[in-house]
Amino acid sequence: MAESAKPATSMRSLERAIDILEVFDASQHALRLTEIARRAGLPIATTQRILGVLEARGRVERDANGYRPGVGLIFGAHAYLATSPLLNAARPVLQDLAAATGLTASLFKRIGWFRVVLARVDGATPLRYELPIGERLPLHLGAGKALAAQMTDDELAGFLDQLDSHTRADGSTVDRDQFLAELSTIRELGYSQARGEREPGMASVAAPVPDPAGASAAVQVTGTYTDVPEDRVPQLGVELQRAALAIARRTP
Amino acid sequence: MAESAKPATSMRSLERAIDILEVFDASQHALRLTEIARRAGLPIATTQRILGVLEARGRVERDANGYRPGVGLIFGAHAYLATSPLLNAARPVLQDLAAATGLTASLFKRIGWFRVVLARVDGATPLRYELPIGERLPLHLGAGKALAAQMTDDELAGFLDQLDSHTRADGSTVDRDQFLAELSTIRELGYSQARGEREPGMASVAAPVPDPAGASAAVQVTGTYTDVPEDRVPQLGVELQRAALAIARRTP
DNA sequence: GACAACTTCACCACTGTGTGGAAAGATGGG
DNA sequence: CCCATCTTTCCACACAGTGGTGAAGTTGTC
Repeated sequence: MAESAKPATSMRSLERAIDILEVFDASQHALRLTEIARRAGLPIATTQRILGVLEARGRVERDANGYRPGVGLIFGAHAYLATSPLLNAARPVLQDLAAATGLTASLFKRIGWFRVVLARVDGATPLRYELPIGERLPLHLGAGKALAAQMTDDELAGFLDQLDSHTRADGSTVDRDQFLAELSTIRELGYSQARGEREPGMASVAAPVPDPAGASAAVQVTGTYTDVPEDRVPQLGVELQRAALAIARRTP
Repeated sequence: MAESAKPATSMRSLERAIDILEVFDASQHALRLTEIARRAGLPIATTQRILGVLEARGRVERDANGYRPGVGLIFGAHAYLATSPLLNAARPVLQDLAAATGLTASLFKRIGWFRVVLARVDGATPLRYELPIGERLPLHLGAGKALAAQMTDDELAGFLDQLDSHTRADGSTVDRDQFLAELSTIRELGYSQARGEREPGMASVAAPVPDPAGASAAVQVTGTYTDVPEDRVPQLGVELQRAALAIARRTP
């Protein structure tokens, strides 16, 4: 847990409030005051004071079981989804992609060592499993590889170091060299593919959205093994690259 | 704009940061520093300092055009959606409702003088217009009436006072007495209905989710005029009440 | 190309806000 | 009923947050 720099602007109280909010981003159920304080690494009294404000402002809710994220958080996300140039550029492209392929098309963005689902348009057969917007998914499985392939060498090293195990949904494990080899294939081809890596029975093809400032987004189509037979992959790959390019073009 | 009390806990800087975030909740495009400061009613220097922190923490993004909401906001919303007892209770019920009626089922919650879309399950015919989660909709049109009908007299008075015009999507206007009469009908029947009030060509039926602490959520089904013929409404009304009750029962 | 208008940034001395230890109050298990 | 754990309230001090000011950067107009 090496603490990094605290460079330019600093505001302790705000910074701490965000720390507390981030505690909620992770866990699934209501948390007690003491627990939140512990996880955020803050004194209890301070934690409580901050939670009080957050609660008053609808950012946090509360019941007998403790504190939970509050409805107020919804608006920010909605505002982000509505104003993001990337998303506005991607939306029609995803529609087209879903219509043209009959598969479910999604847009991901890399955040730290994860990727996040930003948008999704269902194809002919809506997927059976949920994949709600905002979900955090790994970078080393499925469409994550399209993003991992775009990392700089330094980033990649850092990423691999914090990855403890690399096991796919089908139980197979991948070692570092295999993975690096795959990433370089992805860079060559311009798209990634996966079968049952993150979700058993599901296949996907993905392409990074080119971006001068280092690509951090990717488009993907997903479907069952039957929807995405092996021999359809190259064609889908090309279509995805076209889509990724279209998104990049339309992004201001 | 009567300022209310600022009782218990107060933390100026945090409070102000939230004010700034709320500025973004409203507007559609990137905002300049000066503009944000103006809207939040804060000194420029202070605004900038806060924005700096928010940006560093991914809550705000920035480009040549100014500041926009940041991706970081997504996680909070996701956490809320995942942990809200109301939502977890509602999800399966909405599924059933959509399956049983073939219509699109949604859950709303009242927040201030608005209602917010919390969840939506598409029916047989997915709706043509978007209604993304987090969207703020009026309380006096469509399914909003089911929520308005649950307000206390005081709340209702306050609500009507700040409502400047009451015009439906079809152009017809409603006066105060008409509206109050309709609300009391809704209370009697236990469900509300609307045709082309908020969205032309669309009809909906909605029922409030009972809650000891004053109902603030409602279930709804929507469809075209053809999907929801007049004579189907009473039956749907009953089904919605059942669904609303089921949600209330399942909510811890 | 020179001005004007606007926007953002860095500085810094003052002071009021946020801090957190400690003690009182709830809650609940055995 | 008592003890262990969690939550809330209190308060005096110190330092974090404040915001006026002016310089630096950007955009648009004539």
